[in-house]
Amino acid sequence: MTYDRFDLAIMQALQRDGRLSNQALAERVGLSPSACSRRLDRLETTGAIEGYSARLSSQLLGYPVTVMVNITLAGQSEKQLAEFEAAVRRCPNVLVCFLMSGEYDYILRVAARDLQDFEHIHKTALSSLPHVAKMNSSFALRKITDRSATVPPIAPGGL
Amino acid sequence: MTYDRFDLAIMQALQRDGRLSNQALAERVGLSPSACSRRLDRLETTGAIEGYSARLSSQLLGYPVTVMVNITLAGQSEKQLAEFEAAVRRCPNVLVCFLMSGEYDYILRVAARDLQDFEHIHKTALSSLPHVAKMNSSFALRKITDRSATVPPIAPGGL
DNA sequence: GTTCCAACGCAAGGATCTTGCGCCGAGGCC
DNA sequence: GGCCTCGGCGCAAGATCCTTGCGTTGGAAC
Repeated sequence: MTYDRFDLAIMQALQRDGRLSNQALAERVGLSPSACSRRLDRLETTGAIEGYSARLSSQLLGYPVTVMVNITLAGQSEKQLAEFEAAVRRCPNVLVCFLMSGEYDYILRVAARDLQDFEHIHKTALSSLPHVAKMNSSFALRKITDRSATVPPIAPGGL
Repeated sequence: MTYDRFDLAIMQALQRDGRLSNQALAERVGLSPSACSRRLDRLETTGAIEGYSARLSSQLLGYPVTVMVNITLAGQSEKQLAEFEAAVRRCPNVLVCFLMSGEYDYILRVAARDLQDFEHIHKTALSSLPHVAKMNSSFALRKITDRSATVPPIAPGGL
């Protein structure tokens, strides 16, 4: 599947404002509403657009503390990984989790109400995740940027 | 500002599907469309909902490689931090960046087309960011979960 | 008991979405 | 070169959806 400059413009616009009306979107990318609607359909069907999310304020929702937690398991059998990952998915405080190469097996981004809440999560949820052998936490002091993907550069006359 | 169970339900629903029509949203949370629309207005105005984003497939857009990069600067004066952060914000391959406590000053999440592309970013964009003294990269092997926030638990009869 | 106010639902006017249709232009094939 | 095919465009209309005004209601404060 290949994306021309209209597709890329649509995705870029919707990444910035996912609730743009089809009409406003069409105007912005330079298409008629019908053509724009059909392209959007196609982008969603093919999976280029996986979905849409509201960006919620962790601050205002009462989770101002962001912690990055590195975790190493006792063993790396696929069974142990799968059990750990299933448990992680069930924990609402874990916003992000990747299996990693390098010194630690996983990196997690955890949202907490305050330090005491994090201590509680640390003890209750994280340490008791299956097979955890080593943990290392760092606190986020300031958010610089936080996007979910990058759109390839749009060549002006492009394809 | 305080959020009752309707507000929380609205935010939860829109985090899952940010393009839900107001009507579908109203139905799901158990309100009339007008009441729902007014609450949504309020959530956006007060900042609880900061905006909406399409979730784009980094895979399909040609950036299948995710790398976590830890960076320490030569010094931590506010001026050095500000210059570094301004440069980071201008780099489209840097999806996420936090100023951190602990061993490293910053953690970055970088999207790359492939290993060669990352090497290029590493050399060209990252190493040449102002004041960088130490860098450490780990590759993501698998994404377990990737949300942007967590909604407080909704007490069934709650406020 | 009364008052007040925030928030609800209903209804309607206006905006918006989507599907059918005809058309155009690029590319493939004689 | 000429023709054919087909993907993709814009236009138009029926259906859907959003929002604002209005009357009402329920709970809290006095």
